[in-house]
Amino acid sequence: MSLAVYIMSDLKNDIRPLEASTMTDQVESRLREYLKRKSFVPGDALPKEQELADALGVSRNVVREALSRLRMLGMIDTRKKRGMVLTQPDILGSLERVLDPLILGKNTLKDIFELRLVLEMGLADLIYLRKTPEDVTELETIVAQEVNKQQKPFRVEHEIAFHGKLYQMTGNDTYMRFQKMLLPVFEYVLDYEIQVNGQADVGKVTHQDLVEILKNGDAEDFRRGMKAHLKPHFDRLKA
Amino acid sequence: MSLAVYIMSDLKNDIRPLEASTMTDQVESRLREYLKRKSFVPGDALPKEQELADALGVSRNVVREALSRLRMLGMIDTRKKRGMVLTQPDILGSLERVLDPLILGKNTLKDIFELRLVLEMGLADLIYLRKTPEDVTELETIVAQEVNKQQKPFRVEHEIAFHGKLYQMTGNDTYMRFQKMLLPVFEYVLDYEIQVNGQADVGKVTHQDLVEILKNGDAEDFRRGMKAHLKPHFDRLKA
DNA sequence: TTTACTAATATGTAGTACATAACTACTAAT
DNA sequence: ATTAGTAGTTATGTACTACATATTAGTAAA
Repeated sequence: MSLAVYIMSDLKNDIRPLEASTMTDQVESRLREYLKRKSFVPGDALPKEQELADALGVSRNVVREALSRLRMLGMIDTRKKRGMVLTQPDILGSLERVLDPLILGKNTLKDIFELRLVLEMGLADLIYLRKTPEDVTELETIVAQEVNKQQKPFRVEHEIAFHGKLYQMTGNDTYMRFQKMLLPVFEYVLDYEIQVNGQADVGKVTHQDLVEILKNGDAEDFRRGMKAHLKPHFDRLKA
Repeated sequence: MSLAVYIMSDLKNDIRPLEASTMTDQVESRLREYLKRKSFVPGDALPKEQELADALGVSRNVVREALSRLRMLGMIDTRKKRGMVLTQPDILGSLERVLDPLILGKNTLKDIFELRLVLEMGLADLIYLRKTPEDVTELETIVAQEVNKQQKPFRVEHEIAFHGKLYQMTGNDTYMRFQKMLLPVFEYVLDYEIQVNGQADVGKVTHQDLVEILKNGDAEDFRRGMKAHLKPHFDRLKA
């Protein structure tokens, strides 16, 4: 019996069950293809639901389910009577929906944790390309407020404030939003690790030090500083 | 008249039209909330559509549209008769759907271009944490095949092969897939830039050089090398 | 030209109906 | 005891109909 179970689960990994694509899936794909081929620009009106249904040879129901998906992704916008119009999809909006620590698998969580470290390490070049004196001043203000507030809730708050400002300094909105989305996942993994391994360590290089580097050092110095700042996290990966 | 138009567009920025959330939107949100609160684990069966519809006080149609969205995101899996089961969402699957250079705005494309550069620069630490001699050997093979193939199609192919292998060496699947998804966008922006500014430059540090660094240098050396390798792209950002 | 009213219509939602895949339980056969 | 076959059950997938409502377009009035 246990052998049978083993074979079962083994099979499941080797050949995964083929997903019978439903009409809705196909219609979604067709619509996407159609939008691309017709090279619609944002604002253009799409055919009405019934016309699409007729053209595709399916019920309006199916078309609506497919459209509902595209609408969720922000690819189309529907207003009564006027029809649907193509819009700029919000690429991160869809990510936001699934990036919930509670429903993500352990492996994915770990991957995302690492991904954020990578993003943090790659920050330097963009920052040095675009930082302004005002940015640095603002960072100093943030750091100044950190003193004497090492307790848990404040700690996290300041982490977010400081690193959030760094992302903002890159001048890259997508990057900034992406990083901020990753934060809850990051925290989640961190909390978990702390629970298992004891207290969270802090790198030798502080926020204060990083600001100093920003004022006097170059991009490479900053990256080295960031590496040291994140060292406890990198060390965790080795284990 | 032009004043009216101005006021209009000004208004649109100040107070954006409140999106009348449809039943489907609300149901989607409720379902998501429900899944979280009940802390379902992958494999658990969900109530049947009609039950959900009754409980929510809406038609099965609405429930199905909402479920269709979650299904697209890979959050649930439906099989006839058995009902629906919660599954691990594929966080990148949804991104893949909207990451089409043709429908993304110019700003977003630029953001993604930069994001990829950032990711490439952050590669070093993970690689040095996990690279094996076999990986390096494989990279050498890839580089060896590059000689005398500088024409366009081959060039791109080898870029993908080389950098793809680097991502793989990080041992981070999410990272790898993410990078690969960004590739088409990257290429698109590149092609566009080339069309405007003339030929694409190549950094002084070649793939060959990077492999050498992998063999003899440390993570910092590698990052410096990568920076030099990507220099033309970073220079473009300055302009 | 602007405002007010009217008609037309595409979407949003509800409801019914049914084919089919997939599960269960049972029986028969090896 | 396992496999194979059979029949019954049922939840999903799909189609069709119907209608309320928001929004547009057209028309009349100021």
